Amino acid sequence: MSEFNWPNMPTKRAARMLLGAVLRHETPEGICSGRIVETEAYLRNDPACHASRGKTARNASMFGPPGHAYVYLIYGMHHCFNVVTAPTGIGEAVLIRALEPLEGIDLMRKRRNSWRRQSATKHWREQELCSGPGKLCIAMGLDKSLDGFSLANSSLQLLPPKEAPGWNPRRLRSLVTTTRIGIREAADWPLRFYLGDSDCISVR
DNA sequence: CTCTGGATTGAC
DNA sequence: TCAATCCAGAGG
Repeated sequence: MSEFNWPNMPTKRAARMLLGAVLRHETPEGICSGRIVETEAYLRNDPACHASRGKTARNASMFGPPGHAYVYLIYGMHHCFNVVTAPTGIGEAVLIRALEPLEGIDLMRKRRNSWRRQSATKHWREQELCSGPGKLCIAMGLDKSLDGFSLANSSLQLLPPKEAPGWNPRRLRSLVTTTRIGIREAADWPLRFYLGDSDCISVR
């Protein structure tokens, strides 16, 4: 995570720099990892940001040290995973919206299947295992127990693009900037970023 | 306390 | 188009 100097990096730029980075999670079930291909920035003074109305029990980790996780439950059933960015005391973060699976693809399929109510197993194409913020949390085994967790020196790791195997920096030429998904306020702010050459994006 | 709605997903 | 399913946050 050495490449990321969170306190000195504006969150909007951090959201772009996270494209190509690899998120890796070790659990007793096994190891899963994936390359980040879609992000959204959530800023101070941003009405769509959970932290915009001050510190509360839910968003406390957003105000904590950068380089940690902010994980919360949405719609009563899905988790969303964020990387905390701004210095301690300022509530900003980057939502991770999609990954390209790298390690533990069978475990991802198993988790996606066991999460479903239906008994019949479905065969997931690799591209759809982590193509959304809720999906990637299921596939990677991420939940609220990781809220506030450090992304360095732990079972949860974030490898910068340069340190991640198989990264081709030319992919950044396909970078697309759009408005964020699923929010009502500040709906026209261009704070969503994705690699247009990826087939794992949540929404085109 | 009660009530409302959400940074989603997948089935209908 | 809509239900599933929980809980933070707001209001009384």
